[in-house]
Amino acid sequence: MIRITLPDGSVREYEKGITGYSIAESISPRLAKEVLSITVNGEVWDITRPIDNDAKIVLHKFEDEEGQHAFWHTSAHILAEAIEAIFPGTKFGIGPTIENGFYYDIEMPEGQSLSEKDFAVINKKMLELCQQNNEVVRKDISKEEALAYFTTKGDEYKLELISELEDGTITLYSQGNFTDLCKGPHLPSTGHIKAIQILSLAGAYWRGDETRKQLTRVYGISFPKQKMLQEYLEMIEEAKKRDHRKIGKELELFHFSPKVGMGMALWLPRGTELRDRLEAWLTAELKKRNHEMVKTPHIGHVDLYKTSGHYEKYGKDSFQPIQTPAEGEAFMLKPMNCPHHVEIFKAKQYSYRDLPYRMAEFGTVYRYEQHGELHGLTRVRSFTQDDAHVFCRPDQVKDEFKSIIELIMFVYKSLGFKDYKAQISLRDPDDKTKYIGTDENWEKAEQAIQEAAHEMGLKPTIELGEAAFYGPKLDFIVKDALGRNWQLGTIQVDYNLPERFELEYKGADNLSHQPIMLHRAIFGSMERFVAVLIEHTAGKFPLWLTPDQVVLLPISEKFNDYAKKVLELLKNYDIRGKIDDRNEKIGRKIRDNELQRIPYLLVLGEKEEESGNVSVRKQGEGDIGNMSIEEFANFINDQIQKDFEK
RNA sequence: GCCAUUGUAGCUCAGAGGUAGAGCACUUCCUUGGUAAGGAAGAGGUCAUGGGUUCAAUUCCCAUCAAUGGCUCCA
Repeated sequence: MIRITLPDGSVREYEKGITGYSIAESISPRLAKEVLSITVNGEVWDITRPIDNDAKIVLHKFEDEEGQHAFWHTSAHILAEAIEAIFPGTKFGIGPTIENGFYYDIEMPEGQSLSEKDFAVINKKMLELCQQNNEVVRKDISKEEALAYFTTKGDEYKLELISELEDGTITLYSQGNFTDLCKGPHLPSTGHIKAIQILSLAGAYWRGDETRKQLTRVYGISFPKQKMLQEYLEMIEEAKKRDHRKIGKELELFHFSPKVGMGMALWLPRGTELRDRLEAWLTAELKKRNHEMVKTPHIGHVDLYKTSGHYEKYGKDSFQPIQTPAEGEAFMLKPMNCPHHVEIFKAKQYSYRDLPYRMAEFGTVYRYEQHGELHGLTRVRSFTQDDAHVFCRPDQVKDEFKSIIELIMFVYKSLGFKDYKAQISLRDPDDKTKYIGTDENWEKAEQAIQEAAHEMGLKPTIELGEAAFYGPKLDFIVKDALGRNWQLGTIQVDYNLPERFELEYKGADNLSHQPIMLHRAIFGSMERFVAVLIEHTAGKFPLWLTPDQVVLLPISEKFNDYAKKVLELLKNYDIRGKIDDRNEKIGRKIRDNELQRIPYLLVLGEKEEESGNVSVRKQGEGDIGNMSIEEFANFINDQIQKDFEK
């Protein structure tokens, strides 16, 4: 008998050699039906693999990442099996799972290629293979046997992968007529997969190396229920509708012109309204939290970046320096704001009592992003960071961290991003040599970050070895309305710049000390944040932020004067809007303004003018009745209040 | 930067080796209309740019530029 410890701490005894499936069966038939993989002492296994020793286990369903992983991994094998059945001679690279689904890198037989026209037949074959409910069999073999198998098969990619594996046992997984090199885990049989579909094709280099052969990457997705696939496909459709590039054009927020240059957004008036309002709001919040606003130039002397170390690291991949005609000096478009802020800090002497010094700027920076990387507003060459640097003493790091976390959480909550994760990146404990700064300071900072995060109620994941060379960091990843993740905010500890720029303050001991610098951004960049906000809200911005809160629609020209009067009155209540006085019928005016996602439309005709009222329409809902102007104004301001409270 | 696909009016897109089309938007006129598209007329294009093939290229070929989807990168 062996002792199995369940996640709730309870212990059950089973025969030696019990499988995950049988354990699930002994708990409940329902669980047995849904269980996909099992974690045994921290390692994820197939549920058909016998357990021979005492173990702590966790059973995984499709709802868990580990369950999904097995599910999609097997799906990738099905994809390969289907492709091999339809295109014999296809060679296979790797077929891993990804955040949403899986892919397989393949090389089509000589002279053949895969196109979208082939999707239908492959999809059909995949479904057929699933319905056959073939058993997935795990087999341990020696390296020689594995090499022999794939040599016979003529799959040089698999051979390459195997040759790099350590000697010893290699695992193969087979289902139906397909056998693949794989460490698993997998589903017990293909019948769990009720819906499976190819999503797209792309080229990808073998092992991500551009000097090597380009393979065809086939992306797919699968689910245990047909309905889930339906929902997933609908989500993709919805995401397309919310694409910020599309909405940005429709709502006239921003524009790109190849004549200005790729990756450089032109902010149109309405987009500028939106962005200005965001900046003004955040500025007010920063001032409440004792930040000093600064402004710095868009270029900086090359020496500045030589001192900071960025020139050496990124110089050749940046926009190249601008030369002055007379003095022969070189200036760079600033790729970040920190060195400028450091120079502001250095402009005077500090006592320990002066710290922390919190300096903030909406600073526009320029980075030479690779051509193929540019994407709408989310990846551009010119962008404005909502940047701040806090210069503080070592004993202040934790409190400063906490107050930045508080601000970030406040900002996300205010803007309707209720779901976000935090991720802490620490040093690689096995290789401390690639980091600068003293061990003592690193330990203090890493501890301070973790304590600060926990004290603020965050449950951060920890990534070892992901820290920047100059310090540990905390990143915020927000989830939007469609469940997609966006990395926005970041807080980083930096020992590098204070050292390189020889920053100092006078301590109580009358000695010079080096301050610690915290870098942080909340939105990340205005460009990227506006893009995320557009996709999160589908262009229906919060009332306080939206460029026009209300548009007045006179029934005919006769009521234009009344509309002007109403608009003036609304302005007294800080409500902004405009009049649609086009020579169009009311139905047309409603339609056009609805499409512009104007939150409230006021229909103004004879009835309204006589009673001094407005007839109110809410975006997406329609007519919500008559109100006096004062009632409407209060209503709007209440709504704004509620936006912030929720 | 690499690979693939795409580039036709302000926008969305059709089209063909013989010199260009639709809808919306725009301008003017008619209409003054009560809760998601009123009517008519008009204007608007070096068919991304530069080469080549051809009697003839916007269409075929090559290069460049840009966009899109991936890959690699991201202070």
